[in-house]
Amino acid sequence: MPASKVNRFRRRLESLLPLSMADGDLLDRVLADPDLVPARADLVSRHDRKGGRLILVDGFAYQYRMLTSGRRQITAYLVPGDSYDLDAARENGSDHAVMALTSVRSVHLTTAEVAVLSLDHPSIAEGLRLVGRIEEATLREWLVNIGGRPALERIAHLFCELDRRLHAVGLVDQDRFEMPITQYDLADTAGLSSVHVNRTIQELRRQGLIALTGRSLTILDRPSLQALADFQPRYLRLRASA
Amino acid sequence: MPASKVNRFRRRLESLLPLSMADGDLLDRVLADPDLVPARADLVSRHDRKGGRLILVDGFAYQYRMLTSGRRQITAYLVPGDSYDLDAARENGSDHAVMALTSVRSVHLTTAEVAVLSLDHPSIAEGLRLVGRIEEATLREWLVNIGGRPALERIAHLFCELDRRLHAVGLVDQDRFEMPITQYDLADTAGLSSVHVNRTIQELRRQGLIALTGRSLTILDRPSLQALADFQPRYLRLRASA
DNA sequence: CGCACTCTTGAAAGTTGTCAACTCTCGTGG
DNA sequence: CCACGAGAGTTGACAACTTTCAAGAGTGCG
Repeated sequence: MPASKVNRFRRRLESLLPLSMADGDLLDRVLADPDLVPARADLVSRHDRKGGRLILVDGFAYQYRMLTSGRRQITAYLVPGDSYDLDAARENGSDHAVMALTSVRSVHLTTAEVAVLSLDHPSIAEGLRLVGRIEEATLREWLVNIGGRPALERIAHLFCELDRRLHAVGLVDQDRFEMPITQYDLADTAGLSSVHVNRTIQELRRQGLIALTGRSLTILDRPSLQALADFQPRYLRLRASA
Repeated sequence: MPASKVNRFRRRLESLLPLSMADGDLLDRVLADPDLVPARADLVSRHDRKGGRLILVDGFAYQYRMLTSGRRQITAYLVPGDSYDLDAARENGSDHAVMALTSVRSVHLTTAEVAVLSLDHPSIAEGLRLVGRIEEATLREWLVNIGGRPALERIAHLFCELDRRLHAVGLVDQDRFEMPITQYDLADTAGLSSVHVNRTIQELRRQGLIALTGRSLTILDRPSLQALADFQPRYLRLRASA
């Protein structure tokens, strides 16, 4: 943990609204000592005595739901700087779970801790509400994506979204970012089979839009990829989006 | 407008939390004089100088999004007693629209009016937050439905949800309710073609689960239909659900 | 080195979409 | 009162998309 380590959650909130120095310092303190959680661990039910509220400092996670058919549907990704269920307005019925995709560093908060944070710091409270609204808009966007677009566009849209979200927290370097999401995960995200995801990715490669090797995705032609996906990033409410 | 006409929005909120007599009376007053809007009219952009916030008194509407491909994706239905965007925490980026499915009676409110309502009446504010959380849970449920279930289960799930929601506001009579949603609408809801929706409905009929003639849907075998759809109504947070 | 996981590929089957036509219902106008 | 026309539902044949099954290749870690 280098001293220069940025606080991505603070960075995330500051990309949405201005925070006072005091607010920022507080966030730095809250995130000073995250838990280390291994890949494939259940992030929420594992800590649900604390209410399941968390901030992801490092690593990837996803929110999902198991169907009785055995199918898994991923309903959201959490990337560094994202939070889960911090909007105090929510009373989580826990009809879904959150799992670490990679090993993860995360801060787990109780409902009471979030409440105190919000009461004393209106800007932070406002930021958490904003984050909640963005999550909801993203959920709607995924519904439109899965319901309305064929496989190629669907996967392309997902990559466009990850690109912009990771870019916003400084995790995109030269159109290239680490994406530790397997094709099986992508399949359960997009409502496709993993075989078809594989073929779809190959088609994206063949069209010269992306390069994907191991865990590293490179956007080779962002304009074309975004055009193919009909990607309009407004829903992410980024300040300076490309 | 008979004197016995129930206020379905009040009924909806009271199904979620207790309201004082004063709160209830206020809601009756707010809803006393709804606008009449014809079918196929745009409910939100038409009134968007008022911020697009509304309460549906009578009739059906839907929230949707047009893709550049020309496809329409419906992302939510509004039934009598439902509201749209009343949760004051939201700042609607209006990346979607709301259209009347039938002729509709609706009350349109400004952001300021909602704010006053909420400030003076904490229970109502809490109710609006709850409604917002339920809408979000429903959105997630639709994502799981479309992403994870084949056509037959998908349509069945949609019917199960409509049944319970309409039941909650007193619009189900003897397992039968009016459902003015065309097969074209269902197609754009479920991410299917209208032809396939038609064949799927015929299969549901063949299995003896539903009867659907004109605008009237009868649930012939609710347990089997819910089992087929893997329908778990918890997300709707109904008091007394069957 | 070997196991576990992931990625890739081929062939066949299943699901869903497209196209086109026909029927039905219902409200309007003649 | 009946004809007409628009919107909605239905059907068949075919095409396209996507899944399933099965097997092999690549990769990284203990």
